[in-house]
Amino acid sequence: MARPREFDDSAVLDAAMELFWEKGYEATTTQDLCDRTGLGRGSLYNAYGSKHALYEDSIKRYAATRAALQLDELAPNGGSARQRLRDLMISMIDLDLKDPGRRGCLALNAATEVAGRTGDVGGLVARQFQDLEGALAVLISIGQSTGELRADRPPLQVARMFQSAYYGLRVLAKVTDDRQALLDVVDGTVDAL
Amino acid sequence: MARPREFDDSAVLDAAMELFWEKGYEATTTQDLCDRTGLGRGSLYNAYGSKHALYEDSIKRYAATRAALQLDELAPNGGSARQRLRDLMISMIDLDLKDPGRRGCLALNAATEVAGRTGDVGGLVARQFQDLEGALAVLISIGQSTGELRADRPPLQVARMFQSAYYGLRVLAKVTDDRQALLDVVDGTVDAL
DNA sequence: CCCATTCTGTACCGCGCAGTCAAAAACCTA
DNA sequence: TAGGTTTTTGACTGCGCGGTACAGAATGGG
Repeated sequence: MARPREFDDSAVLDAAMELFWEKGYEATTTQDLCDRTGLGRGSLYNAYGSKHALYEDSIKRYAATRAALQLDELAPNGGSARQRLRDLMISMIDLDLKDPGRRGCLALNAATEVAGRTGDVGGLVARQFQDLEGALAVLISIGQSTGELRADRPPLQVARMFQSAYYGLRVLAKVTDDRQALLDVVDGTVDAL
Repeated sequence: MARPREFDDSAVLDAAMELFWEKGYEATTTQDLCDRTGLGRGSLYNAYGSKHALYEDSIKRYAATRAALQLDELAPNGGSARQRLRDLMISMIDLDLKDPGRRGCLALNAATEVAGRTGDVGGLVARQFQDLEGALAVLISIGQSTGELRADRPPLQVARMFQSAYYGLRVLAKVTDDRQALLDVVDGTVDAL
């Protein structure tokens, strides 16, 4: 019962997310956000409250889109677990090396930049990490039960070691162009499953 | 043949390094730097040129002190390679979880915050990463030759997968207090050596 | 058809930012 | 002790920051 919004919330969040993804929280200015979203300052603040709130919304958006897509790709589908895990890493190498801005993973970036300093961000990121851990554990558990993977260790432990190698991979991809080095990580890790 | 400096260069760099370590580059202000180092603005700029130059110097200082110490601990000494690698991870878990500021690893933080944007930082960090990779490869190579470690893969590949898991561990430690989850990473990784 | 309500655009705010500068102080050489 | 050189001090600058205020535009219910 009043004037309706002229913008699409999802599109604005996507734009903000991309920006924070590229530049990080501190280096992104509110003017940048206005430019990229196309909103005026008034609209932006009316709708989202503050730069930090918009940052948190962007992280949630990231989880709901990009991260969710990744989890889907890990969902068991009867195929080879080992191959799925390998594909996950390989596709990330391709993505990271192709990206000139070397944005990496927004959740990982948020973890290192903001961790702890501002209450909620740490929690949001931790939840994303746990979601990945869970999806990995399910996939690995199945792989173990079919005899495809070594079954002498708890699936959760294996999931955690894989997840760690995966995040490390994305850190390394931030500063190197050496594809072979990154592929070694994949081979070494997948071999250990 | 002029007025000598009143401050100790190493101490100033240590102070600046600690600050960048705690807050990251963008969130650290020049006033913060003056406060922590005890230098006036003029002295700081006279000696180091700019905030960014001081940041690079801080990263070099980190490499020359903290990182170098870590490399020493990995230097072969006849003991168990597996144990050394495990100890490295465990001691980092203890360090990270004990640190209320959750600073993590300065080089890793720099990699995710600044990567690429500013020419030299990426290079400095990449060099540190390579130094660790090298030290790990040497240790693993020896472990393989003594029969302590699996010898069916190139040492460099194993080193790279370990390094990746190690950096991933430090990312995870930024946002979780779950020691068991981190220990699982250690166990899973060391088991794969 | 009006009015309460919400959204939009923009001018504006105070602050703190990175960086500069000139003058005074401290030192070394001779 | 005088001169040349560097460091120190701290006031200063211009700018861009995150956030606010408010006037007008757009809407829908009564």
